Amino acid sequence: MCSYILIMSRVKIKEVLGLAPQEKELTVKGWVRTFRNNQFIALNDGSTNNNLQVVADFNKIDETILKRITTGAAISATGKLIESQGKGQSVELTATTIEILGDSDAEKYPLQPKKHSLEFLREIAHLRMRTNTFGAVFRIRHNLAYSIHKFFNDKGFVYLHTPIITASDAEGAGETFKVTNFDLKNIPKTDSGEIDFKNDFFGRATNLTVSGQLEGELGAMAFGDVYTFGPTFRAENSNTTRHLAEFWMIEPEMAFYNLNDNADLAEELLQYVISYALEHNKEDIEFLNTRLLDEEKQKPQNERSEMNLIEKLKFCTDNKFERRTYTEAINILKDSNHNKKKKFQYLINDWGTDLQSEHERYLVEKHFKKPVILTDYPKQIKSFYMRQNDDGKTVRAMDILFPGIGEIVGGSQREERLEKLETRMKEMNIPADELYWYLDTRRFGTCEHAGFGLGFERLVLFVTGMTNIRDVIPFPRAPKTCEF
RNA sequence: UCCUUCUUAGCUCAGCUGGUUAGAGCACGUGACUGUUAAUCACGGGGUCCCUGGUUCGAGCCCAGGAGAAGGAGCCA
Repeated sequence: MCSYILIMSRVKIKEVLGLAPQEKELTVKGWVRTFRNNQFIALNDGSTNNNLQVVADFNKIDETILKRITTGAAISATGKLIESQGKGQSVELTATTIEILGDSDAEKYPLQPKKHSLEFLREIAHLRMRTNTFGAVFRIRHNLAYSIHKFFNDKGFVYLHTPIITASDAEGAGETFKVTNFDLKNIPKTDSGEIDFKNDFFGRATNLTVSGQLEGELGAMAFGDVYTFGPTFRAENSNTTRHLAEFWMIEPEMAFYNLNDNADLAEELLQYVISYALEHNKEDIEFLNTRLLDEEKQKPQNERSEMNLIEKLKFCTDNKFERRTYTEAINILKDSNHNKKKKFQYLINDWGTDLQSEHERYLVEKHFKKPVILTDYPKQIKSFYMRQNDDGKTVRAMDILFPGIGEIVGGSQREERLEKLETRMKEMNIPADELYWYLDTRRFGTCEHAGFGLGFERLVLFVTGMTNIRDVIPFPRAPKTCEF
């Protein structure tokens, strides 16, 4: 009974804005964005980026209440929804009662009714979600996460929870954060002076996961199609706009898939989730689109982008991604005028070296002007588990490169042949005995399979048009950054 | 970790060749106005010029070291 009254007593602003003017009184609750002219409250409750205009009659409402309607204050307003008597909105709420739920000292509240820099808002990440920009970003982030689960669920994938704490650092995907419950001031040592992990919580050295892939492969060998979607940790000292120490990653792993099937799935997934956001976050994306256009006006003509955010997203969902091999990419780059005029900082000379980000950007942003899937990289620059091609030089790897983001997906067809895998592990000094459980999949019912990792924040970057990855995760973790 | 740039009011920034009491817009406070759209108008308060040391008669400005931030590079998702 109680919850019924609660539902009746408060309507979310997203819903109110869709209602027709009516006699019945409504109650809304939210936070004050601005209070103009001692009578117009722009009220936001987070359900939508749009504010509801609450009109307070300053002749009828107590002056002590009016004084407390400040930017950031939480209020409850009750009154009739009427056709707006001013321009700028279709309906407004004429408040008969206004209750202050939580005061906000205007002199101390950092958010002002004005434009703030993203750098400043990053410093107050606990409050920045109350702004239009971050409200839009995090509602989009939510729908992207939801649509990823929906995509895989509809296809019959099993959502597998791979461990956060692992004992293997075998993949070599990066520096790890150590996990221990040792007293750091008094770490037990063995007779030979080494750290005595036998006495640690797990009885061995452990760290936070850098990837759920190896465990994902075990699941694929049971369920056929699985995916993970969880946090990942890398202790790299990376200070860039596209790296985090804690980030979320989606890692599907499919039995009986070859590399082409893998690329098909990745492309379908990306197009699906972008379309989903375009449909379900229409207003938020339009807001960010306008924001970016305003920002572009500050730039000189030649630095402005050819497509706006919405055009870029639609272009991505409506066109097939370009698929090329690493070797073809090298040839394109080698023959490019850019290379001949020596405009690359790193000139393209030999086959076999990894592409620099300037090369990837050239391919995606200048040459093809669309997402590019590069496959069949030299084996010496890729991981041990990737399937070796018959040429003896390349592996069945794939990277998906996005404009402005770079590598958004990295994946491969996995080496399913035990002997080939063991040989490669020996060459790359990967301890096979520690990974006996991984190799067991090749011993018992091995089969062709493939998978990839999709960086969730990089996807959110692309869809929101933001440029710094620290602005698309609520509370970013990066070197020297662990506030909140 | 490397390279470049930056750090002045709550925020965004200006500050001349090193020269007296460091400025603007916005925000905030007070008052006026009352159908506003980041309301408007008037008045007002507000400074560890990032820190430490040095050069100088004199440093926000020059020099050295340090801290933090932004962008780029590497590592990668």
